[in-house]
Amino acid sequence: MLKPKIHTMEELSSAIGVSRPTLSRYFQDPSKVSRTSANRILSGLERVDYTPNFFATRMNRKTTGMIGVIIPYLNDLFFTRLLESIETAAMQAGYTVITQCSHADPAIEKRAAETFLSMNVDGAIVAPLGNHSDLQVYERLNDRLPFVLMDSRPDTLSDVDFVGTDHLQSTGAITEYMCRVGAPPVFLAMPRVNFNALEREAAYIKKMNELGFEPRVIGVDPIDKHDHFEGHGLAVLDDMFSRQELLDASFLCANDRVAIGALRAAAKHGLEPGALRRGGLRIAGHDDYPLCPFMTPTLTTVAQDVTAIGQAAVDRLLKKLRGENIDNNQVILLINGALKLRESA
Amino acid sequence: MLKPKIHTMEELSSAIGVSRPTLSRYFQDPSKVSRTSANRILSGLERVDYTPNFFATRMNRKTTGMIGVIIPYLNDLFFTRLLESIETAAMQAGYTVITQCSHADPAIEKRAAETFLSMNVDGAIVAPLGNHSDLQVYERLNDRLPFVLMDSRPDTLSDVDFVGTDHLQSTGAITEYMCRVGAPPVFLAMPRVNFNALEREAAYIKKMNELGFEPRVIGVDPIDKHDHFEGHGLAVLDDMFSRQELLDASFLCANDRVAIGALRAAAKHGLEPGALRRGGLRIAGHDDYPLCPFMTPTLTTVAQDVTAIGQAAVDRLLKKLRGENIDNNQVILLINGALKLRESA
DNA sequence: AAAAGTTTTTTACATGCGTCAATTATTGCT
DNA sequence: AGCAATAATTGACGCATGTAAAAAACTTTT
Repeated sequence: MLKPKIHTMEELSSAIGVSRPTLSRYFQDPSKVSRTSANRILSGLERVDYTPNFFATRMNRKTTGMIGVIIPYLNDLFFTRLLESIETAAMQAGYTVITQCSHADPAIEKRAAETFLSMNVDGAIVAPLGNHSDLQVYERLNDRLPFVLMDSRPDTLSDVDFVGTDHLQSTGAITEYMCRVGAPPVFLAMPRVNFNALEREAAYIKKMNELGFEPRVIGVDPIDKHDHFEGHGLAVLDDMFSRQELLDASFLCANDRVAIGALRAAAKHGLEPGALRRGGLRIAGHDDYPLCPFMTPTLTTVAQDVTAIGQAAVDRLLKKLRGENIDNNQVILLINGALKLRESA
Repeated sequence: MLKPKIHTMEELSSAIGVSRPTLSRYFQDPSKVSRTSANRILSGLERVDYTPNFFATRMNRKTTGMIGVIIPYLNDLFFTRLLESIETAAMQAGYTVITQCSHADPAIEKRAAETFLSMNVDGAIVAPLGNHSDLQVYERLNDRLPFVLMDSRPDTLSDVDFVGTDHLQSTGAITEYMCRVGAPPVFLAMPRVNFNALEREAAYIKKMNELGFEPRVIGVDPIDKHDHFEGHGLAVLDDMFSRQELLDASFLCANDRVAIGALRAAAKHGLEPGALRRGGLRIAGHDDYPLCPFMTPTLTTVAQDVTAIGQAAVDRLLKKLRGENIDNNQVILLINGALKLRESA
């Protein structure tokens, strides 16, 4: 890099003969400056190496152009897909996304929220940690910022906007499907890492009752808080199959990662789950994890519309931070899931 | 939140009767202030709501305490695991990690690098995009900052530190293993998204030659730049098996995600890859993707030591930014992979 | 060519906090 | 109690930019 480094706008100003305030306006929006000035600046920037200081600009602007996003896990393709759709939507709207991962730790989540506040982000989107998370963190963000909760909803929070999947619909749909084409499913719960775990369980029970079947839930050890879903599914069903129980049952797993573990347990015991073999073992999941089509057998599931959720969360946030939030009501946006019928159920 | 909001240190100073510079020192390091002052501040902070402004602090400190990380994909558990180990290591050292994902776009990668520069991050770690990425970006970062490249290495860059897996060793080891317990493997390449793709291919060929076997590579369409690895593995082998070719071959896939697609292709054609059935189809991968133990059959692979790589990258970066970089030589740290023998090969 | 309108520059102040030299308070010692 | 030594605090200045108002330069219109 041969260009001389210039550190401040002041220097740049005297280097290319354009006043500093004009430069300031140029860097915020080139169209706010006359054609001639813009050209002079542009050609000047080709001779020197200068970038406005990120912090100095952000400190003084009334709007930082940044939105903060907190997700609980990074090692989960569901959340990374969600993140991607948020980043895409935000980028299109001209916003920069700052991502923080709470690593399933309420303390980290709280710190991340404080960081966002101290950065004056224009708004924040959070996928909550779960039932061991500190709801005051969300309330505080909601009080101070345009704020949207995503994916999983603590039902005790009354004034917070939310975007997520309609689990009553999605879990209901797959429950109904399973009942229709085979034995009524047993629900294989997942570690209660978030509120969705309970919502799906409740949705399953409700649908089963509606259809006149007896719901049956294989619960989880409440101590078991870790997020190793596949391991959980494998361990529970391995144990079950070893005792020769439920060898030809239908399983609806609380999510696909649990289902992947379940598939493994089946294979380990020489069982071949599948929709095609009526009367035999069946396994289905929830989410449409990207690997579902590559499992053996391919995994039947309900897709969460990740793109729509991310897009809607950003849309709602933008509406709020642009002051278009005319009616100050809480908005809860529930998006339908779509059945993905494959081989396993 | 009942506590009154306080925006500046100045206000806080007059609110709790401690001078502003003292407050400044307290927030940087509470131990830099006398016991009595610390207590007074602490009790004061319980009565009001104040957080130092992120930008103002960062702007003035000579060191920002932040390190920037760029990864090419978010939808890949390998990179998220890497990220996690970096975050852990950095957090322990008291640094904040700012993550940016380039989404496989050189322009975004470049912009992310510029952002880091304008933020005065103390250092940067980058996992390169691949052979269509702009090497000048890395050179520029390396000139301006403590900088470490990670995971995949452009061999034309001569003065840039690197931490990654020793593919000659890792790929060599699994090639050797496969030759030892069965038919010499065919190499199923992956889309050439990064330099590792070529390194592994070269390592395979080298080892095969060493062992006196004829290497055979199933290449990729050079146009095919997308990152849908599973789909690639599935498509290529599905096609192959449909033509009744290589039905009982040994496949070494360039990474696990390709291998997962390969497993699916095998299952689709009623084939059962496995180490136990000598003489039959075998499939192995590379990386130890977290889902390997849950595939059917479980996937034999070579694990990249993600934790060690992340830790080493951070260690090296810290050494550089602390000025302990006594010998100014380029450091290339290659970490061994470990065979994970499972069912599939 | 003068008036009116537009854009740019200048000037001056603001932002929130880091930092250092100078000052003040505290402690230890006799 | 008095003094020196040490620790803590404070005042004043700096950082890189945003922003508003007033002055100056340039364009367009008549």
